[in-house]
Amino acid sequence: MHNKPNISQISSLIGDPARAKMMIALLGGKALSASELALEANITSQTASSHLAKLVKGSLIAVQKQGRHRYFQLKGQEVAKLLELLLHLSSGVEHSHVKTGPRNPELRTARVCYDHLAGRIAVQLFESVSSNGYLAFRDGQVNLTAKGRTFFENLGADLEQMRTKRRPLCRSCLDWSERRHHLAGSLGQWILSDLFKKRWAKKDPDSRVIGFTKKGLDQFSELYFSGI
Amino acid sequence: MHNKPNISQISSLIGDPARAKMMIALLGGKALSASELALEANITSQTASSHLAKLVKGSLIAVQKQGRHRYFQLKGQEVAKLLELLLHLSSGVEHSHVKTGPRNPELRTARVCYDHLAGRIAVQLFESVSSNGYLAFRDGQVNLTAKGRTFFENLGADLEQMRTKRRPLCRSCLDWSERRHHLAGSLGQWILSDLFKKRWAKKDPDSRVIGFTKKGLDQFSELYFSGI
DNA sequence: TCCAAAGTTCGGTGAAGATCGAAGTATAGC
DNA sequence: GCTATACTTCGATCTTCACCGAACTTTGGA
Repeated sequence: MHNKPNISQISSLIGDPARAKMMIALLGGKALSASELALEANITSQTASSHLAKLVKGSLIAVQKQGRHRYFQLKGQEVAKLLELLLHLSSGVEHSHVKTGPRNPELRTARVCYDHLAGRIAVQLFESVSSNGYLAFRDGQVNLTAKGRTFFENLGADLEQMRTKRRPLCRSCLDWSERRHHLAGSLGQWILSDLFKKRWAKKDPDSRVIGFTKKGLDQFSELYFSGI
Repeated sequence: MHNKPNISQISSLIGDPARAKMMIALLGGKALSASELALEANITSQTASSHLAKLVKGSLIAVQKQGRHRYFQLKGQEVAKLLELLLHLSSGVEHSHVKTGPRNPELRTARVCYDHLAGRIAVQLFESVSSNGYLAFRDGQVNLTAKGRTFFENLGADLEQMRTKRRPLCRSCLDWSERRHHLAGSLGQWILSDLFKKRWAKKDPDSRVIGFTKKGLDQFSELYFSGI
């Protein structure tokens, strides 16, 4: 295609203040959605869409589609290096390091993502039940194994009823604070509601933060993380 | 002054094609004059002047005034690093390494600079007569020593007559292909004319190239470089 | 089927800035 | 003094592009 993109083309991509803000927000390595990046740059989603298309075309960022979201991240380590160097040149040594993902540490730990659990704990959960052999993650598809079916049915999950819904039982969701997958789908929803039902945690009414009780977190870890 | 220059400001400086061409031309480390840079970028000198002012203000290049010329070079190694990285990102691995200074190798070796000798040989000459103790180079001023006066008068130079002219006897001139100094002034002029008089070299009528004869170069080296 | 949310495309506006002609300043050497 | 060269400044033009409103597409979930 563009066999010899001039260095001025690349530079002018970062040369726009809005695009620069987006790139810096992505410098943390976390994938961010289009609307989050629009918010970060203080522009409307239309403008952001145009900017993001240019950055993708210029191979500075990569996009990963997930449902109705599009998550963006920097394309490779060298782009990050370029940004670091520019930051260095900008302010002497002022590496103002980048608020990416949720600014709130509580949000990073555990939060609602639509109707399921997200954040550090959710990522840990996903990897735990995967390594336990409850989930099979292949080709972007997540499937419950026979072993996993038994496990969750013993916990009281009505898998048959979930299966009747159009919504998939298991789905992976890219976690934007951890940049790794967590579990979505009906089962993901059930796990979260089960958390509330057991009173291990409850949702903060004014935010998406999910606060675990001390005892609840212990039992949650015992239940899901013990087998690692 | 500009306490926090955004990275987009720096990037947009390189984001202009004309400025990018100039920067790349400077990547070789050699200082180039404003008009040479204008030629490199295929723009008029007015436009180049505007661009160069912006690059200087943005601390990407430094300027060194010399008579009616202004020589520019990259400001520091980090700017060069930035350009290298951009080049790398531009074309995969296409480090198209930069034609700086005279494209013609003969021009790099020896050429006319106004009325005196420039190029690799001229730089070598300057350093040779300096280390021989013929010239004293201090605070940007070049002066002929007593030893040097004897040396050149023995060669037939009429230093007294040169001193009567308004033009300084010795002056250093930044060599744009070697980025080091060579000798200008009346003495520099005399050396060149003496070269022609002795038939050690002659100027190509269609360019600024000075072509040494094989024998002439030997005798020139014997005369000026032997004491090193 | 219907709605809401995420994102894109299109069209028009407005501002930034690259470019050059013309005129002005500074320097070198006569 | 003069002339030529190197470079800058001013002014006008013209292109590019960021921005947003409005309408459209896609997806998720009831």
